[in-house]
Amino acid sequence: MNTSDRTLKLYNSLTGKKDVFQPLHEGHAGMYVCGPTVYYDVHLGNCRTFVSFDIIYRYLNALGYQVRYVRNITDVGHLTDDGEDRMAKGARVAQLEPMEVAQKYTVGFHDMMRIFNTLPPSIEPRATGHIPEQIEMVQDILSRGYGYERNGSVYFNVRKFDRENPGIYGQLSGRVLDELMAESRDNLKSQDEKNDPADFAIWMKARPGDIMVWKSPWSVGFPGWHLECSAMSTKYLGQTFDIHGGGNDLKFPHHENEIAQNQGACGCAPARYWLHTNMLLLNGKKMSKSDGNTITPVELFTGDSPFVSKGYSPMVVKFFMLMAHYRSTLDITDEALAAAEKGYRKLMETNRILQSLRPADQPYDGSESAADRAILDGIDTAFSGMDDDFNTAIALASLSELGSFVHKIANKQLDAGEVSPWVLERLKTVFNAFIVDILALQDELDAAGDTGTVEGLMQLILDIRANARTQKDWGTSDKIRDGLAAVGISVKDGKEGTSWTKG
RNA sequence: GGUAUCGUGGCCGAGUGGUUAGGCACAGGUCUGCAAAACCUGCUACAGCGGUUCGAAUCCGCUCGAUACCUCCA
Repeated sequence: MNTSDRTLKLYNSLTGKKDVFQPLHEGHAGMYVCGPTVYYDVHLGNCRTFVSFDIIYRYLNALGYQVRYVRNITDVGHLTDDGEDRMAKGARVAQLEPMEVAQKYTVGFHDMMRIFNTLPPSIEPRATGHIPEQIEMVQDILSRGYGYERNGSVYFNVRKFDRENPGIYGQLSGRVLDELMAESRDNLKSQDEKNDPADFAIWMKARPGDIMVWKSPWSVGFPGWHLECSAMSTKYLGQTFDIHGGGNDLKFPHHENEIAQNQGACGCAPARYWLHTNMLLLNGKKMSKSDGNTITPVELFTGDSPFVSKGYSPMVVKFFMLMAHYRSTLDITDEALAAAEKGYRKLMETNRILQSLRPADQPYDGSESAADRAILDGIDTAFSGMDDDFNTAIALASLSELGSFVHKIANKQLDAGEVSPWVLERLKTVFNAFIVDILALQDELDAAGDTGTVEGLMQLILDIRANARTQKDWGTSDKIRDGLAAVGISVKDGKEGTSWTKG
């Protein structure tokens, strides 16, 4: 597809409305997404965010953009409430080297992303691998007068930045600096070093016992949490780039501070479009480890949790996520997942049937039937949905409507001649493109492995049953069907022979 | 307390000034040796109260409720 064929609109948190996407460089798109902090197993909410951005990445690709997708790994600089580095804390608890902790959970994170069938980003930079770049950015900020040093730590001067660049700080999160100050908590250790409570650290001097430390012109220490994204997005995407994404909860302070840092360092705005995904809820509440209202991806897959009656496969969970728009909160409930499971399986089966359909032999007379038009409309709706801020719910709804045509053709309820061969071909192509390339829903029946053997066995069994049926030997026929049902395979007798599905 | 977002039918969840979202569930029907699936039909809503408008679920105000953020967060 050519990038100019369609108008893509995306909801920009910066402007608070849907903006038409106009890339900085024709045909190219640069996207930075805040990645995980690798101090613990990936959280389900992370999965939703990264699945959402994977769809965005894939759709930009499908539209013909050459996309550079950068998603970082945060392996330093994240302070916990008591001021200790998250990585170091994880290491102390597990008696591991910090980098061992980072490696372990990075691998776990990658495995989970693969399970959800997401594409790896183009570049996946680590914070610890970009200490010089971060130090350089601190220097840039200092030289432009927006930072100050206190006892070896360097702070960003929010008040001064706001005074000299009015309207920037707070624009993304809709905050007013004065109110922030009034409400600001005072529980950070370094608070007394700051000129102003709204200021934040861009370089922290190490305290005794800190193990993840580097030399800098100011002290032996470590970079502030917000700094890595500013430094790495600049390095790989340039000072100004197209899209910046992340979870809604990063809007403030992280993204707000990130913008301030970039502006402070180069005097220019970083991303032009800011995209934020919404939270995943469990039974109406935000997931939280402390009050027990949480479920891990693995628990969800295995069903080993009081919140679900059974396990739901990764693709069912992904389908469930895609049924909602990425900017809406999504509530995980057992009933909703069960509904998603049925919907997912039906969609997969529909695609299998569709791909095996052969166009009618009749010559095309050039006319466009009502069915042709309806199918073409449905295809257009699916794309329009994606063009409208990546509305996967609309895309899935269109696929569902298109699916009924597939079954009608397969069941001969719609005369094959009613659908022009080229329309059927287009439907096959688009349907598959949506499922495989854009929404990236794997057919778990295919992915189960060893399908060759199973196919062969099923072929044989169904042949025997077909013979029994032609002889009206219903006893044998039903015995086979019931036996297969007992191992989870359902047999369906159609006009064109018998098909089967698992599960 | 401040800020933001949201409140849609039995459930989930799109839409956002005038026309069917979709899925799941449910009820009838068609097809079928029976069944399942599929297809058809039905059920059918926009928290409450005011206002703007020829017309509002959609815009505005208030009330109630929910969720999130307010320097740990995807």
